[in-house]
Amino acid sequence: MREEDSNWFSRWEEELPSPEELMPLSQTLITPDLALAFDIRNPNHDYRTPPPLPPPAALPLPSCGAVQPPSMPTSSEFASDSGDLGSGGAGDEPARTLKRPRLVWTPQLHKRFVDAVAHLGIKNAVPKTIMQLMSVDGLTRENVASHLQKYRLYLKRMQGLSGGAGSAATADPATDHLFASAPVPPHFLHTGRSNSEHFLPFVPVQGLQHHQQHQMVAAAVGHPHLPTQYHRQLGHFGSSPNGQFEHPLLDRPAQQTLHRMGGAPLHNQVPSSHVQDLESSNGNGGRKVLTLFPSGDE
DNA sequence: GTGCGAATAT
DNA sequence: TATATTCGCA
Repeated sequence: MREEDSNWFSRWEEELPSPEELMPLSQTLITPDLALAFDIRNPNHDYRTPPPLPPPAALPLPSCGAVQPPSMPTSSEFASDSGDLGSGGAGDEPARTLKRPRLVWTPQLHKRFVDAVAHLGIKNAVPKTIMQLMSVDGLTRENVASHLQKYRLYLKRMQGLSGGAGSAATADPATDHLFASAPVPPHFLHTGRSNSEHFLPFVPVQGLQHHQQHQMVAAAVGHPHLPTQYHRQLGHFGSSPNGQFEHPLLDRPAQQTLHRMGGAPLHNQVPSSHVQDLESSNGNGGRKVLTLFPSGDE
């Protein structure tokens, strides 16, 4: 098992985005570029939040026992437009009391989640810590907590299955799809809580601390009937419209070779993501959805 | 007061 | 269903 741990850890390391892949973009919600690309320029709203950029802070390494409390994206204010379609001009309502759009857990996002949990060890994997580790701007503790709750259930099911029938039968395909897209660390399936917490001797998430943070861009999706501007949706690249995943994890495909040209404003949209209408596949009459996606693949 | 976790709501 | 919100407890 030791080997396994090492292996998965190694793999994990490899999977970390390299500095080159980390675009120095920094914003909270829709990047200016995106906004431009999408023609989103509603004077009433400000989609961007000043990049408070959390801290490069170090990982709360168990061995270190030090968690960096301060700076974190905590809750960057979200300025997702809310009900008002803007047209009416009525809702000037500041981004106060606004509710965040639902977060969509893409396979990529989930992957980060799993990585974080894996490295913290089940014992230390609590919402706040996980959230910090993930360093996804816009992610809230609640988001993580909710997902974690479900993830735990999933793990429980997995444990139950592996011990009993032993058949690889999937419990609930429908439910497990997302989770199945990310590898579950071996020790997770054990009984975790009993003894031994795994202390991984390694250093904190390199990628995370090297640079600011992985940039995940969040896009808010509007209602179907929204005025022209909001009518686009950045879809889930990791999944097919059908809801089926193609490749759970890919190695690192040739990541686009974008370097940050010094000074040249790179008006590039999200590389691997495609725009697609979510509403079509989503039974939602018109719900705002927030999608966070990694600027790079991973 | 904070934050976790389970229940409950949408 | 997936995610959000609420609620009780440590």
